[in-house]
Amino acid sequence: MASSKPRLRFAPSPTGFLHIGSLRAALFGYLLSKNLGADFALRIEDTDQKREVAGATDSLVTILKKVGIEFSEGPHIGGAYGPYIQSQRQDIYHGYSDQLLQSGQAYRCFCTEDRLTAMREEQEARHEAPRYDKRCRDLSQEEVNEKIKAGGKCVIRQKMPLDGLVKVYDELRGEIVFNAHDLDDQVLIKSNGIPTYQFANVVDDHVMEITHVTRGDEWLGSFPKNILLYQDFGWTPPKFIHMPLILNKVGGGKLSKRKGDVFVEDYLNKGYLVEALINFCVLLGWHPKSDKEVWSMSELENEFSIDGMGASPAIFDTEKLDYYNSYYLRQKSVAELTALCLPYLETAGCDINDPRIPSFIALAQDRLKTLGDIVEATAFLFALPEYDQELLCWKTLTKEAAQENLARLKPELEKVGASDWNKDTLTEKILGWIKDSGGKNGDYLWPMRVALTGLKNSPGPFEVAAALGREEAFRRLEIAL
RNA sequence: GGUCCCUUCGUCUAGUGGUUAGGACGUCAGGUUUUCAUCCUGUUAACAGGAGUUCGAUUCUCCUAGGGACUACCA
Repeated sequence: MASSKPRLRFAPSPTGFLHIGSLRAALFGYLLSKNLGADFALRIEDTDQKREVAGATDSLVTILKKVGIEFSEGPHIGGAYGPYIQSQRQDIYHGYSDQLLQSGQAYRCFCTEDRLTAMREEQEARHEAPRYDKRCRDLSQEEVNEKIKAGGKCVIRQKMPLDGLVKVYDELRGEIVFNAHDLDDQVLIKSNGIPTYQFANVVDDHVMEITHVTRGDEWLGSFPKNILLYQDFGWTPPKFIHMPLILNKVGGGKLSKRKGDVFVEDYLNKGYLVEALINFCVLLGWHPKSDKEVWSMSELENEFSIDGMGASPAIFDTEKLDYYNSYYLRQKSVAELTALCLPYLETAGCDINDPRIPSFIALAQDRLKTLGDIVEATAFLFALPEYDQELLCWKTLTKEAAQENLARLKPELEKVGASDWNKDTLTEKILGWIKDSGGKNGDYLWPMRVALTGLKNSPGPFEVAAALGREEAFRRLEIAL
């Protein structure tokens, strides 16, 4: 089974939607695996049944696929290192925890939750670091047997060294030194027999022959304990890359639900494009060798490398995401954009069988921030909004003059037949006429545009006229007159 | 409280023992045969503070400050 290939994994908990932070973890793992020519496995860490959400694994796979992150192994496709769901690997963990118990590097702890809670409170009251007091650490085998016989529930704890230094190495930060004295005898196996993340994660990474662990910065504190576990087993640890956290823009702290949208699904639903999300997220903590700012997934697959990764946390500021999104929106063909916009128009109650929709979309294309904006951006095309007559007046133009100008414009528009009713012809004819008659563009074009759109700001009069169609354009002109 | 991590324009970041400290978003201004948007051009703005090492520190070291994470039989 031994592979010479580097191996990476993405190991989420199935607790619901895909968090932006998880997306970035998955993305960096995926891109790094491409860069290293590595296998990339999906592993589901469902060791906390309290937090588990039904169907979360399937939706995780679906959304990751949607954003372009694919795996070479996982619960959905199998692989040589399965099963890929931790709840199906209980035997493996128990084998290893037994080994630790026998070698004396772990011990059974029978302390009740009440005692633990009370102990912690006392420690906090004394401004001490809350830590397990190691009461069960040196129980004799007889004592242990007795307690088990008496029906005592127990957890298995990792035995930390009592003193000395624990040196660990993070690929992004270099060596980090901890005092063994500060390390808690953490729980490896819970009293229900299920391993904690700290144990299952280390065992699986080893058994699955993971060579590079990418995980969030929040694990830095347990890093020495993880390394100690590798040492207890005599295993060579993989390389660790602790990615900096993504922070809230307002109020600070780790990107959290309470402070705004944090799920990939939220952004997709609002009409952010996958391309924009990926491009934006990858630049949070990674920088290419050049100053190129626009990156497609396939370009990233070729260019991404650990050299460009930083260690400082980044604030999640969607202003730049908006920029990327409108940029990618503008790159779409009208047909593509129309297909993307249709669901939004439909839920807004627009007639999606209207044949003019692609031309409506085209008019709105370069003023969209998200796909969801399409509804508002095209509303005036589906139905003429009510507007104040004063709006028809351009600068110093009086109401009467505006009306007169429109009246003079109308016969000129009428000269353009249905077959020539397009933006270019209209532009050419009307602009030519205004010039020949010695008028000013604004005096005619502004009232015309307002008559057609009912809006202070909108696309130009000729493109709107063309998009609306000849009949509707005249209908709106009559209303203005 | 303890441990650990981080610190360059408002934001994401590049960068070097000697640079006009670069790019992008944003801002502001101007232009693009009417408005808005797009587009173009320009503008704005940063090395957290202190000490040390050095001929010279934004860059190396230490301290302080600020921010962040962890401190569960959650991950």
